[in-house]
Amino acid sequence: MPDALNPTRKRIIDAATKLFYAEGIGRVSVDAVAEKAGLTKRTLYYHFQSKDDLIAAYLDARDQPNLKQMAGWFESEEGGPDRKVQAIFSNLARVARHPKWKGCGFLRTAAELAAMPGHPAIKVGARHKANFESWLADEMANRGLLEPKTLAREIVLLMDGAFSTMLIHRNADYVEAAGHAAAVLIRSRVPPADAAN
Amino acid sequence: MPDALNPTRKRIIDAATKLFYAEGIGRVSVDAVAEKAGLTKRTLYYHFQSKDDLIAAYLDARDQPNLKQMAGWFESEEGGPDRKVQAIFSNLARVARHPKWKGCGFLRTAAELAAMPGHPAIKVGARHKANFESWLADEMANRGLLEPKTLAREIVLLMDGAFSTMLIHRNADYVEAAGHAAAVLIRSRVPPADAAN
DNA sequence: TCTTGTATACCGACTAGTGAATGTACACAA
DNA sequence: TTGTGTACATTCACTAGTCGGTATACAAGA
Repeated sequence: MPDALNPTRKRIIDAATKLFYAEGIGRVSVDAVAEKAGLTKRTLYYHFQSKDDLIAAYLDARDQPNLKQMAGWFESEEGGPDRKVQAIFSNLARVARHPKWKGCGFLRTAAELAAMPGHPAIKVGARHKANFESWLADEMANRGLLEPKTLAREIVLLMDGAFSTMLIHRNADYVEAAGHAAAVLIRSRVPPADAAN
Repeated sequence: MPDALNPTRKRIIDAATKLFYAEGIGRVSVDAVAEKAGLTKRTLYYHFQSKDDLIAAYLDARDQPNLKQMAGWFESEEGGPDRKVQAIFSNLARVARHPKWKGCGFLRTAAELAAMPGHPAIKVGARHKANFESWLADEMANRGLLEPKTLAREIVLLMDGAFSTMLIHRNADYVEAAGHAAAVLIRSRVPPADAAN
């Protein structure tokens, strides 16, 4: 049983990532992933139990890099939390304009697997989204904003809405509009200044 | 060439609607749709040029009923626009709790076809979403709210975010949270009372 | 006789997954 | 140094079935 850090396993996941994200999990055959990885399907099935297992592994491998990218955009922006969050949306709008952008891999996979709510890949996606929401809530709380959990959830809703809307309209204005709304909601949670101090 | 109101064509679309929504367009074969409609695949191909054509027809048939349902929920609720919009979200949360609920058919189809941005079904979906946004903007404007178009777009973003998030977490709390945020954004657009009148 | 609609039967390509054999690296013994 | 056992890793060839789409025939109504 090869471990999670096995280099061949990694090569397969890299190939799967490119193909699944570009074409969608249902439109990519296991043969195609194996060929992209430069090995045979039988070898792929040595490293993964099934296609479903491979799909879950593909999303699991995206979890941390994705969170790091969001956090990087947040931290790189100067200013208050409203500007920092809006910077995430602006960066998303920028990358979403690229023709290779095909939405959020987690959400698209959940949409493709909507008929199988217990699918392991959906659980991985749910955990990723929960991680992001939790990170966001912590950032909001650390900056003293009111109702940090509610606020984080609202931002998540706007962001996932931006992903979906962008996918159907292919118009990045929706992403910017979501960022603006998020900034407004954040500013509404700035605690009143205490003149006594 | 059969017309759009042809009863056989309607039977096929009804069958396609049930299957495509329940399983996803990629997981349903043309054979399965034909069988559900009680006819052969060859007959289906007499009425529709291709599976892609059938997918677009399926979404097109959902456009008006979907808008009418939203408008019905909006109109049935007593109170101001904030309460009326929140009622849409509450009704969505209610139906989304049903195990047969599988998200928004338009968004799910767009996610499945993300690799084909020009696909006719995506254009149909984009038009439907634009229709909804436009209706919402009119309702907001008719009630004298400020920035009705921006407001409508923000509500749409929250709603599509609710659809996506619900699909991955299967937790209707997200839909209610989106409804609450929408109500807050609406109230922030109530024009200041003019004491002089 | 021409048009509309339906059915049977089929095509070639592709699908996820597997059986059986082969190759390879390394440990350990002679 | 050489031989051998073993577990890991990989390949080829295959199964059994599904896919979207079509060639052909036929039946009924105008």
